[in-house]
Amino acid sequence: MSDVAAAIMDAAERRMRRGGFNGFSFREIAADVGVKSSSVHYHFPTKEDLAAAVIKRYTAETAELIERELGKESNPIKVWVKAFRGTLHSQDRMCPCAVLGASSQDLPPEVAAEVKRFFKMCHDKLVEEGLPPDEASQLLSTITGALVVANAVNDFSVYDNATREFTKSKKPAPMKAAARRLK
Amino acid sequence: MSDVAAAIMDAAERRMRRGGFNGFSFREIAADVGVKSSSVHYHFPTKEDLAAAVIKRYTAETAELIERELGKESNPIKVWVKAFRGTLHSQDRMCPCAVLGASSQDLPPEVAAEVKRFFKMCHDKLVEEGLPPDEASQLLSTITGALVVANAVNDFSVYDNATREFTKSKKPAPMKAAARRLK
DNA sequence: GTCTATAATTTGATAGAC
DNA sequence: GTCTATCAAATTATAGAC
Repeated sequence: MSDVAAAIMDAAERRMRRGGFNGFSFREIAADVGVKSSSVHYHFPTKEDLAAAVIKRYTAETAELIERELGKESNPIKVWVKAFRGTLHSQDRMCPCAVLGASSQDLPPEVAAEVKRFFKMCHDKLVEEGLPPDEASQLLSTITGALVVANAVNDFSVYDNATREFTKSKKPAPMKAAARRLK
Repeated sequence: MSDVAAAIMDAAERRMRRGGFNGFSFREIAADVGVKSSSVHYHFPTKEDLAAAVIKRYTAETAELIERELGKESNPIKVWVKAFRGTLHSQDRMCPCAVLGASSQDLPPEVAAEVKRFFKMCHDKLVEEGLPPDEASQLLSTITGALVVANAVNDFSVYDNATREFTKSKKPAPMKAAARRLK
């Protein structure tokens, strides 16, 4: 992938994190990158293509981040809480899948499919780490919702308050996950 | 408020639940109601006015619903889980504040303020019902996120799975709340 | 690969008749 | 209160020169 294409995806991701699919335009992206909107269309023919590519990349990056952190911290719950917390470092760093997922019924098919894949990947990995399916759904919902509520009230400490119970490490890391990482 | 104004708000709310603030237009609302877009502007001068009025009404209706249900079910946690679940009865019934809250940084000021008020109202009531502040944040985050995730994967059973632990009634209703309702 | 130019449509909003 | 008519701007997308 060319540097320009990557820069376009970076700019699109930044704006999608704030306003979702309808929260950015080709002209804005072009201005961010320093090209013309027709050049953006050259790399990504339609808006649907661009948004889907951004979410696909985000999903892969998230999966890699999780794998990396699992090497340092044995409790998978803490890893996920911290990973989602990382999306809140600045005001325009919402998880793009939380933003798009909230209006999923209104998204172009390819984009909705990528967002769906993101959440399925998260749930699959949590189960793989040893969490029962319902517990995985609960954790995923809590950290996603904590992002939304914290964003809405513009107070990011809400995220920490909402997830505090998970990070108390009242329970050890599930056996299965620990065993898997030790090979 | 006139019948037309109410019908406009109904149509706007229905579309906002799907696509958020940028997910509807004055012309669409007008067509839904059976008037012209200039008539919509007569009742709500700007789009910001309309969206803010919709959220303000939604917040009041939610507060009333909660109060009503607390008279039937003594466990406030179950009441809130059920109330948010009710927004998922059909595909275009997301909680509008979950949708707008996810892109709160990109909303007109008045709309963002109303969404903020909604979540503060929820948290305030939960604390009033006897939940510790952190637990209130956790519950609110979980049910909000469960809506988002269920919407994104287009499988509403995710909501029930994610909130199951809350509805097990492993703990009795907080004393304070029970006492309050008994006057 | 990037540009200029433009098509075709939609948007929020206003003026003024009735 | 609702309408017709319209404006000014923005939108996604394409054609074709370089």
